[in-house]
Amino acid sequence: MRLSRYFLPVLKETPAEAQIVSHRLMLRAGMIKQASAGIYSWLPLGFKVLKRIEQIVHEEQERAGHIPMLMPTLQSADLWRESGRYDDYGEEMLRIKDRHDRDMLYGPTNEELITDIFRSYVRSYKDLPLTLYHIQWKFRDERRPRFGVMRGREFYMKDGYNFDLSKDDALHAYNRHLVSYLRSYERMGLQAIPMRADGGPIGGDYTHEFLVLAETGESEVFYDSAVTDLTFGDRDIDYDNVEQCAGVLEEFTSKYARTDETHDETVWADVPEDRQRVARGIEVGQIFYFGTKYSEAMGATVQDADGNQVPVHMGSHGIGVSRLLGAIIEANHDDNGIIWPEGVTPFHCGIVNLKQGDEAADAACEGLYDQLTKAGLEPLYDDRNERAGGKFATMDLIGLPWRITVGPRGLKNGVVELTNRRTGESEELAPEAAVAKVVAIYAGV
RNA sequence: CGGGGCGUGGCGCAGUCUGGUAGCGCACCUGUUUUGGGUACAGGGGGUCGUAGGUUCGAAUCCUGCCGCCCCGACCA
Repeated sequence: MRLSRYFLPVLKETPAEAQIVSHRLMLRAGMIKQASAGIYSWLPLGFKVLKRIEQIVHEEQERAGHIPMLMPTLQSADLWRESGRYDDYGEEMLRIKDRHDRDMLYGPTNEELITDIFRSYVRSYKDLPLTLYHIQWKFRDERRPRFGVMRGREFYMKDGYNFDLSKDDALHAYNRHLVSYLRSYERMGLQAIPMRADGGPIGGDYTHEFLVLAETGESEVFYDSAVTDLTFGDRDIDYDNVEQCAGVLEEFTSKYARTDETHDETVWADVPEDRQRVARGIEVGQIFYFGTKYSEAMGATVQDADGNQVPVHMGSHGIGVSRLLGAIIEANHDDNGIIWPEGVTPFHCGIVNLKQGDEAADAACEGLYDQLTKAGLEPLYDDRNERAGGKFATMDLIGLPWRITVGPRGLKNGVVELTNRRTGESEELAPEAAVAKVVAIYAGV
């Protein structure tokens, strides 16, 4: 993309409404615009990152054998009356009437819809196990939305639902989700720690939430420092292997890691003192096993091998896709702006032309743009007739992990400059060598 | 929902207390200049001062209602 043709309304000054760094940077970098309290338009740059995150989630869910679909945002109240949650959910649920005065709602979650789909078609244990998921906009009418996309009213979320014949099978699904979530977060450049959680309004005995450590996190967290040493790396995971998935869960959840909601001082005291850590965290996902709560209430049963009608065991599993943008920025920024992890960056590499109109500089930039594009990458070429300082400031603000700087002075010696946004380290390279290096970096992402 | 605050060109703010017909910085447009980390100068465009009503010769300014947004708390992905 050429910046002169793109739509990137960056702000030099921070709008007064933004308090936390991710919100400020998203506004300044021209990623979002508030439409009303807790509701945002996603401008091109923000939309691009949102889609990258969504894509990672899709890939990892499908790798785990979970099946994508799409359910509507607006739902009929009838199903929610059946489960009992129409009355239980409270003011957070946005209730709407249609022209026929029928009660509708903007879905805050989808257990009722998915259970209705399941019971409409599935009759036999032979159709199990089954895990369906979708990524869709949700709405929770927060009393006080804040922190930009981290606590909006409208938010984009992946929610998945497993249907299994037995509790053991459902727990395998639970473990599978934990593994796929760990993989997803790691690809986004985040370390998200699974922590024992409360069931909340969705309910459930087995539940973990995934927290990203950040000073601005909404929850206080207590953990054994050993958990932050765990990485997922290049593990070869067989999602059908029950023992292997259970082993990962054991490995990642056996050490103490809890939010203030479930914190237990007596257990905490057993953690070696030099490994006790108290910090803040941002919740970016949660997994639940809740057994037959919805299947019994809504008659989602299958016939088992013995001919009995049995309610299916279910779980639901969510990743806050839009919230992740905020979490990633909270964990990856400096005074100059955002620093995108390579896995989610909106553009792979920036190209800064220091002297637009200079024949050699223009030609070199076009060459770089061409080569990077042909290598399957998306460069962002700042071809505006701006001063160098302004171009650098924009690049730093929007946070592309790599930048190639091209100017007449360097070109006289046959070099351009490749700069790492995170470390600030630069090296002078021949243009082809700079391209080769960037291509190699992304080949490993 | 309790408590607090704010609505003035696109953004950040001053002006409100003490009423006299709207100003500054950034951004934007034009020209000159400059060009390796947000050049300098000159000229220019853009605002029913959130909204409705009231008081007054006169309201951004005083009074009342309403709307919107932000912060703290409680609550939550």
